[in-house]
Amino acid sequence: MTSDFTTLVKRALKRIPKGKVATYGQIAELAGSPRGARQVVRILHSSSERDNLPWHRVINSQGHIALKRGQGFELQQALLESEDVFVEASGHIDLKRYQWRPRAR
DNA sequence: AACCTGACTTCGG
DNA sequence: TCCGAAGCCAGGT
Repeated sequence: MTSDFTTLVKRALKRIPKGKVATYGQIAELAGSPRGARQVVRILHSSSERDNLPWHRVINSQGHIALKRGQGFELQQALLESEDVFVEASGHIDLKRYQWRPRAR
């Protein structure tokens, strides 16, 4: 079956509900590799458009948008707010309120 | 096959 | 609390 890390990451990403966010590490963990956060980044770069992945719902463990101003930050912020996720001017997002808590299944 | 790189994470000073 | 260094792992060169 298709259970390689990359596939699992894509699946995890697609499970993130609208209006919620997840951290890179969280996605990696769901895909079975707790330390694979960097791979998640790689996958987003290589397949976010092709596979329609909700890349904007992924932020770093600090609860911040990982992109820099002028390099996607504004776009991600806009996409999130269009889903009713409040993003502070600093790029911080309240994880307590918006982090996706997937249920084990 | 070795080496480099990255939208990360964690730990120590 | 802030900053830098080290650890991590898969895909591209």
